[in-house]
Amino acid sequence: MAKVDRRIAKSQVAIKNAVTELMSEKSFDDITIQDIADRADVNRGTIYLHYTDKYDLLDKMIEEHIENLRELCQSASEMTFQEGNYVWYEYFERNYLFFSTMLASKGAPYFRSRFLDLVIQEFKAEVDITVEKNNGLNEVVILQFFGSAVVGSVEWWFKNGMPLSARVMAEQTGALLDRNLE
Amino acid sequence: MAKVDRRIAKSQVAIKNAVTELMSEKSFDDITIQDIADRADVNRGTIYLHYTDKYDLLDKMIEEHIENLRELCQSASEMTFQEGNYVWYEYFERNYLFFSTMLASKGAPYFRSRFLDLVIQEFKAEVDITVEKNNGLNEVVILQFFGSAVVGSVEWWFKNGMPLSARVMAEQTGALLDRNLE
DNA sequence: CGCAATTCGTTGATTACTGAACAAATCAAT
DNA sequence: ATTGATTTGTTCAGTAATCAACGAATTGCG
Repeated sequence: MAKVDRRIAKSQVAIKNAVTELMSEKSFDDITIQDIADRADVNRGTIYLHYTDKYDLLDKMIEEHIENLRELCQSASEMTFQEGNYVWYEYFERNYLFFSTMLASKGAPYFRSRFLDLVIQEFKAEVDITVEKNNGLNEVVILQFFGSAVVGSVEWWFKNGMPLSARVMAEQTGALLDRNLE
Repeated sequence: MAKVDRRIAKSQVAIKNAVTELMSEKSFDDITIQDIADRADVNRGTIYLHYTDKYDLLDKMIEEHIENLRELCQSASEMTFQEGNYVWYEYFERNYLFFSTMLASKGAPYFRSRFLDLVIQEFKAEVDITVEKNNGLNEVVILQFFGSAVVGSVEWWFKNGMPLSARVMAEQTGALLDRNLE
């Protein structure tokens, strides 16, 4: 990865953080480019240097997080579900504001489906569905079933103010997955 | 005040915060320009764009805080010592890391004297020392006496991890000043 | 509806910052 | 003292961000 100019990195971080903050305060539709520029302490034109409009900006934010989660799966491919889940939940905690506004608010339903797609995709790659316990069951059904379970659990966690620690969430949902898929 | 380019403002804030952070971790003498640049996430040359060397940088940081405190005195000139002190202590809290490293560590003894100078100067401007209670006492002695008292109290507060709230500190030291000077 | 006020997306000229390089100065440690 | 390594302060060409301005498109309100 050719290292990016630190001015670019800083501007983009500021802009993305601004969007996340603003989305936790009001609907995405009500956020103007000027709002984002003000919050990020960046000239309005700077935003257009990197993104075509606010939808493109939100898309890139989503894709970036999805990609990060995918890479976490790579490095966690040798772990149990309990261990691997913990890596995910740690990432959720680090990016608390983003995920909670994306999942717990009505703002961006697109993200949820994008997130579910990723989970199912990774399950398909990591798990040999056809074996053992699950003979006789349709693979597509299994994937959809447990994918929805994972996403729903994360959703519940954020919507309820993260009442359990990341560690506990990872252990419990991990145990359920290990029991059924491994 | 002609508004400064936001790039300048951001760079300088990052640089100053970096110095404050680093001073809380190691002696000022051990801090290199490169350290500051790394911590501030700024090119080394950018620092030289604004400051001649790290001593100039520290000086400007000190002067800026002294100047801010002086301006707070302006706006607090109609208040009692209790009220006015609270404005100061709020400022101390907001700039916790700077003041605690400047006062509670051995790093910058210069700041203490600069701080004391300011307090005495403001006392001289705000208080009619010669009146009432203090007839027969030398003005210079009174100023030095209560100036040292104020600075020493703040020093104690930071060195002991701010065991009392800003509100309480302001009320108590304010009461002592009101009783003696007003 | 019609009008005013925002917001948008883009432009051009200017400025600040970047990264890389350099010689000189300072430091460490034998 | 003589090395070798680090840090310093400066230079330069290139790039990103700035601010101000613009007409066009949207929005909101009377």
